[in-house]
Amino acid sequence: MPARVQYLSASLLKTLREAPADAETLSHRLLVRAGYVRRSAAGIWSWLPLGKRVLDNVARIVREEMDAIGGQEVLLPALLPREPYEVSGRYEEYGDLLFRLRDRKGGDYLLGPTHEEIFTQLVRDQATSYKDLPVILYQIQTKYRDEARPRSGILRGREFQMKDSYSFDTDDEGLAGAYRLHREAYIKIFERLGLDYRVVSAVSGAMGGSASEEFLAPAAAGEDTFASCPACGYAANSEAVTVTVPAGDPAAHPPAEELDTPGTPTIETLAAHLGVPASATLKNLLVKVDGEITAVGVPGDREVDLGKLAEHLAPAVVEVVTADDFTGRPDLVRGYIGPQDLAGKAFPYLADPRVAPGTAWVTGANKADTHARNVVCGRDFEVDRYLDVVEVEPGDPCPSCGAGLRLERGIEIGHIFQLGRKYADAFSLDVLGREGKPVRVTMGSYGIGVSRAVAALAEQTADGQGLCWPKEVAPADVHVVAAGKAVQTELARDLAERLGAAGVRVLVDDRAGVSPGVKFADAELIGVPTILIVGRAAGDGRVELKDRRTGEREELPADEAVARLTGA
RNA sequence: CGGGACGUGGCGCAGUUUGGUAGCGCACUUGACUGGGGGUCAAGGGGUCGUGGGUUCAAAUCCCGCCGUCCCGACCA
Repeated sequence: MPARVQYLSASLLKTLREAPADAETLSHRLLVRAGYVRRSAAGIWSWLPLGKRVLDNVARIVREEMDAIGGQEVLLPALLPREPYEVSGRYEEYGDLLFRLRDRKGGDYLLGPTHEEIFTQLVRDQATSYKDLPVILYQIQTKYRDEARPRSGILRGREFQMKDSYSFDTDDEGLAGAYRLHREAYIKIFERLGLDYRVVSAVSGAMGGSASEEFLAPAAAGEDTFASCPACGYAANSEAVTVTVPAGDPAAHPPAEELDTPGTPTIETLAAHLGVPASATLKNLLVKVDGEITAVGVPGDREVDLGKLAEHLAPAVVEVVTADDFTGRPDLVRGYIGPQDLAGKAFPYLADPRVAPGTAWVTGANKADTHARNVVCGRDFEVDRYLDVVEVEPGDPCPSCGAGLRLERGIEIGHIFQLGRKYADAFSLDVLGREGKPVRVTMGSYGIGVSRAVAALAEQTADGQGLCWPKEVAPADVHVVAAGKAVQTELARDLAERLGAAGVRVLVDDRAGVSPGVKFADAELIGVPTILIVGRAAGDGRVELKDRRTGEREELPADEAVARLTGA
């Protein structure tokens, strides 16, 4: 346990007037300037005394709430053998994201990016009967990911602190229960941390499994975009927003007709030529899926997200077509491609859900300088497969109530997953069931970015003066400032000791020869919730209390200040 | 991985165009003064100019290679 009273005159702390030139995000600048962290290498950070305290406070809260749902804390190695990740396929899948290393005998090792494999093995070795389950295991540990681009200070590091937990159950209800427990625990944790956060639906991605939600802390520096509905409360990661468009009546539209549209190979030129909005046109992007020319139809005002497309079609390889692909294909008229009535079908047709049956479009007529209008989905062309491949935009309809969605940026501070049996299958994780037969175990995995939460808090709570920590995570409860004179320093130290003895965590700025202005500015930069100033009224035994957040200050007798701060 | 920028004391920067004694502010040390909002004066300490090679009488400066760092994008429980 750290000393209750920390004397600045005797500590390593050094604040910087200027932030490093390469620090751009708010939390990065302030945490460095206030002396909480220091960069060692790209995405690799040292935690200095103040930062370590905040990090520990976050970890403590996480630990308490994990224990409260019956989680059992363990600590697995961060240095891991290759073999388990070979079994799960992630040794390949993770690619360059893995820190790989070799021991003196030439054996392959890696630094753990996440621990599903190791926990699965652990439970396989330890649990033999259904009576051993359910179980929730967790650890707070350093993780390693060789990010292509570490950035934003400790928001995205290559080495970072994470709480990861794993649930093991014999049936789906059990898994749902463990998931619910985690969800509730996470809500308590983020409430206690004093973070503003949202729970949003997420895509499962490479983790596999079904249900998955993210906890996002809204912040300008956030790297995730999420959509929320002001009307019904729906919220989802922008990648997970689904689009539903009601089918219309194909017969309600006049027959399709061709239009002479010279020199209009792009949506812009076409929309301008016809005087229709881009959203009324149907854009048909050609890609190669495993080498086969495939068209993707989206409204003309939308962009196809190739990454999303590739994700949907994985493991197929998706490539953009090049000029060469058009040679020998007179049926593919560049700039005038349409999905309708292609004898023998020139290509498979994928489309965004907005291209719903019964909707009418202006689109290419598969002839140079010619488009067609009133081309109706389900009448004039068919969609082979619907995929959500366009970026969500503000105002898009909420999938649950239809109102316009809002888009915001957020920092991913937690993610909960119902993994199901992916890893249990890979490792043959069974326990004996009631009937004496093996039952395959089902798993969940749940993460909280502990060090990232520190940055998210800094990001959300800082103001023009500096950091401004919520009570439970602050590196101290009270920051005592001795304005300078010997009597003031003496009284400040005395008060700090009295507070410390009563269990209050105190930082006391008793540095000699430092002007009051510097001390005030440092106190605000460091961001402890309450500042106790021992200044010009010290001779009369009076001090000032200042609230860091509101800036409100009050002069009162020193004894009264101590009584108030100790709750006596 | 693609695009861009940068590397000069702990931090922020100038000097590079046009090669010629490495500078400024902050921070640091000592002394005096000052003492409620990032003080004053005086005297100091600290830098293989990222790194390796080349050109040259002479390289922070010019040329080539490498390393590192940051930003945008791609990527990403």
